Amino acid sequence: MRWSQLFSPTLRDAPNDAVAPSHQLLVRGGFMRQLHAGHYSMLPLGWRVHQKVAQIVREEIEAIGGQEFLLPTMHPSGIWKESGRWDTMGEIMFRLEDRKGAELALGITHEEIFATVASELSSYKQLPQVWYHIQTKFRDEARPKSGLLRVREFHMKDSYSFDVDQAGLDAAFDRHDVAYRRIFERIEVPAFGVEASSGAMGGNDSVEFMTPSEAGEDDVVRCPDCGYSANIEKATSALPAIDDGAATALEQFDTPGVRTIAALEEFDGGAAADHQLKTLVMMLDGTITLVVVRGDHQLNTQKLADATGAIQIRPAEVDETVAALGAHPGSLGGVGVSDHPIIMDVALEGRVNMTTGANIDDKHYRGVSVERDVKVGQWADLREVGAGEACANCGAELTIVRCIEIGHIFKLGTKYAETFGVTVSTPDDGVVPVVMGSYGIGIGRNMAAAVEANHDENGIIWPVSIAPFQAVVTLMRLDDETLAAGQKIYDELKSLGVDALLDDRDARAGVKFADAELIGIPFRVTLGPRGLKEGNAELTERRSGNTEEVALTDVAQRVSERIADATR
RNA sequence: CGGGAUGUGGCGCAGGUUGGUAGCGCACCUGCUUUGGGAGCAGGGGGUCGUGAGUUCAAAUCUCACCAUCCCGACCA
Repeated sequence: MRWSQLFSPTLRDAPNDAVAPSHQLLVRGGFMRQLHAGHYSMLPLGWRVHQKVAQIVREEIEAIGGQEFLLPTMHPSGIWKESGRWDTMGEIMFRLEDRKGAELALGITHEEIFATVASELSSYKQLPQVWYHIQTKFRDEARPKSGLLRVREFHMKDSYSFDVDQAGLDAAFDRHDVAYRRIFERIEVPAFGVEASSGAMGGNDSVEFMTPSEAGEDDVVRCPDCGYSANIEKATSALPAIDDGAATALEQFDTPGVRTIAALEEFDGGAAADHQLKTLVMMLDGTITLVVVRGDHQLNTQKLADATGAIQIRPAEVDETVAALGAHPGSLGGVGVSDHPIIMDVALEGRVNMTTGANIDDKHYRGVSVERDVKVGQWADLREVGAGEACANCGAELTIVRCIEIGHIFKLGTKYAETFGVTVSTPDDGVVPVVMGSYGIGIGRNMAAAVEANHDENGIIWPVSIAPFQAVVTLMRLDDETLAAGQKIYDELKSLGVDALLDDRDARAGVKFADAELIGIPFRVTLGPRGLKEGNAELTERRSGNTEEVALTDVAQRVSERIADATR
């Protein structure tokens, strides 16, 4: 490719609304342009990278036996109604009607669709199977952001495993775990697995792959000593025991003007935050529910969702709260409440002498024995872990790291198989539902994650494996001699299988160097009058900036070797 | 969905308070000079000032409504 013909509109300044480094650099480098919020047009450079990432994913999934499909991205509503997810997916799913008024959805994922195909499986002898496709997904995200990191239209490789039993699923899951780690290694995105909430996917076991980045949206709890790591939506920690003394009688007392945990700590006759019950009134799928955590703890709403199976969760409005409990926020509690469900955090088990609101404005109770005085309908882990708390495994201090979720693998079990009749005959003449797993990795998000992990003040430093071009031959002059020498090296590079670009633009040296660095080409071969006189070219590595003089006759071979070293 | 901000050539911005010919830098085109780290000079092209209404002799500028985009939060495989 000649750069003079390449459409790669580079920008000196990043658009004002780009904040994340990957967003700024991918726009500045001419890899992509925004069409509207959450939708990007891939330009030639961007599409090259995207395809290289996809190809690596493809190779690694093929390596564990995956077979490539391509399923539709527009689906009839019926199939989603069968699985129940037409309702449970809520607003994340784009829905539309065709001319006949039939309801359609744009695919957010493809469990249902693959299951319909899998219903043609009939014998255990056909298993295991791993099926995948790389297909556009649409998700009506409430807030697309950070360029390619959170979009509404994107390509995902999703694979699905089909096994005759749980042991088969476990093996398929482990093979995906290995394949994913290989993928992240090849695209040079540092990654680690964490325990995760399965959310709307269902199933019982899932691992998210994370890469640390300030541009991410997930918080991960990590233990520096034993290696424990979990999404904050799932993480637990050990709490020091608290001595409450002996249980005493329940006693109501006046607390004029006290509306917060902090105020009750200050109040004469009040209590420390860890001796208070924090009662949150939540609306779970339309049902007023009291959610209780310790006064100094924070509720994690994903944990609440996982514990209850609720889909729509929101704090109750003040008027809803007053109607339900007869008091305003600040004086609420679960004592004596029997007409609303109460869910209590497990950290409150066995606690006595606690203080909480009395459901009368300006009054609280002290001497609350949780199990004696509150009608708890469900105990659950609801508390969000904080940095510095003790690891539940080893006691070391936990840290919280901001991360980008770059992959997620799930053990689904038989839910979809049962719904869609995916069953196989067994050797002993039985029929069993197939045990499924599903495994997702976003192509564009990983492309962006690679930039987040590989850039400097001059631009992107693409890993050789996914760079839009592996090497650029930069011509300092456009005279016949330089052009001929450059063309010769370019041809040699191509014949060695190097993905090369010839910078034959009529531009100054500074512009060419700056652009090559901005778009992140790993190796640059510079041809100028100085070197040509000696019969030499310069070979510069993007990441280090180091330059070596190489004879014109050897330079293509040398580049090829360097690339081989880098991708080994 | 709540809070905040912003919409003026492809990108970055000024102008707006005080209504009166739409400007600057980069990029683009032409010419000359230059040529190893984002050149200089001269000339040139390109803008429904987010959209719609309103006020006014006159609106980028004032008023109202709407739309869009970004950030924080909520939400979210």
